Amino acid sequence: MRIERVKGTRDFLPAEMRKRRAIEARMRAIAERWGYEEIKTPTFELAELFTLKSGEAILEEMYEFRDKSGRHLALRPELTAPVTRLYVNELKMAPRPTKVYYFGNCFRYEEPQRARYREFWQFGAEIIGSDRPEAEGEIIALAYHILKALGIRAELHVGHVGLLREILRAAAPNMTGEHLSRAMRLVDKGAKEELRELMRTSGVERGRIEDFIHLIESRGDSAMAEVRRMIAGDGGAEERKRKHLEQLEQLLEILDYYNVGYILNPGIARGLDYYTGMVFELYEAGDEHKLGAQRQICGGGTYRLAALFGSREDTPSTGFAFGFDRIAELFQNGEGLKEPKVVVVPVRERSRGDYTVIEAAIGITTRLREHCTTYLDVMERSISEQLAYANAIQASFAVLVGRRELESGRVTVRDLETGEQEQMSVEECIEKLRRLSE
RNA sequence: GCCGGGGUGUGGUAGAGGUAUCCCUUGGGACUGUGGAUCCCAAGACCUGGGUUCGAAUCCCAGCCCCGGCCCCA
Repeated sequence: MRIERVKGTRDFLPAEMRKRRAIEARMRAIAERWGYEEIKTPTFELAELFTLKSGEAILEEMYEFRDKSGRHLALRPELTAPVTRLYVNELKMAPRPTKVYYFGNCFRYEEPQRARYREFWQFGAEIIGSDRPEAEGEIIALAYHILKALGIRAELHVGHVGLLREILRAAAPNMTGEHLSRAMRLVDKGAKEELRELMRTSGVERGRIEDFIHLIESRGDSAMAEVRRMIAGDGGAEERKRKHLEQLEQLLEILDYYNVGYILNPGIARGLDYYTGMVFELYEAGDEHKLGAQRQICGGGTYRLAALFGSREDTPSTGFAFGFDRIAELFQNGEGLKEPKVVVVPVRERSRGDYTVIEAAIGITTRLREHCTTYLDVMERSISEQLAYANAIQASFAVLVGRRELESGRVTVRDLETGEQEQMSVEECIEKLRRLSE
């Protein structure tokens, strides 16, 4: 009976791993340069951590289970909650702002489709302890720079849930908190008809409903005009709205300073009440749609979760998470990452059982391995079989070592792409191949 | 949870009721240092389970998995 891979999971072959490692390394390098430090949390947590954050309904979409002593656990479906928990448990004494990044696998029980798997990876960063526009701007700029360094073109949409919530509240003064959250969820989903219906039944007048729909559909400069229009003249609420607007304007200015191109999108929302400020999303740019229906490659925002997990103070945070697998699909530069391979080919005389050729070959191989990936025959193969193997693993060079070479004190270096070969001393050979891998 | 299209050696394929084609791969052998070959031999597959049929890779049903989409997306 053959054992199959579990639905929605993947095996990664060497070529894919090489690519993923390279992407990960670049992400890490940039995050470190920006002053973020890596943390890691467990693969499973108490299920409560996630239901507290997202509601009971997500149990449906999690891998949740009881362990042998009856603890209710879940494989983590995302990393923001664990990171916040870690902060509350371990890092509250750390100097503010606390800047961390993470990379790990997450699990969701959903139907797999293009760019969506049941085990997937997230790379993210958080600034804990600030929700100032400077922090929000830095987080967006960091995400933007990482994508840029990877050569991935993306479209950045920036919104502000705090502001949107205030505008909605002012437009619908009768709405209960419960209904307000539901309305924000509908904005997030883009379910406009349902939103109209909800606002209507909450007693919001028709003109205000359409104004609000118009606002969340607007983009860019006209969106800013819409926002300004809806701020004006609402008595007590106006003050709160102004504060949010001011924050948003400062954030956008900072993005300009970072030279980050964005589209203002007031319709980005979150259905969860602890999102308080900026929200942003990055989408695959262009019309190619490599990711199919899953265009989003990054999401982030400003939130206050710490109190929910038992912190005395309601620490503000801002952060983002990349869908690592989607980025890997968009990342083009896979071929350029391949390290050149060299194969050392000992040429044995069949009639002679002597090992002097092997000794020389091992010597050269050991020295070459200080500079590049080097293979040496371990199957006592003939020269043609060894060259066939070199070809099969796509090696760049073969270094032939046999009696003749030993006698002349030189080796034969064969370029496997052109078929040209030349004789040179061991020193020259090492020098040539060393330059190759730099 | 729902809808559509699929599943043939490791991978890629042909095959539309009569016991599976080709490429590649793998193992063994021949070939005394250029054959990234060549030659010979061998190995390896119809997703699983039922049904129809004298006979099923092929037709029917169910399941599993893959691809795409819906829903959802913390």
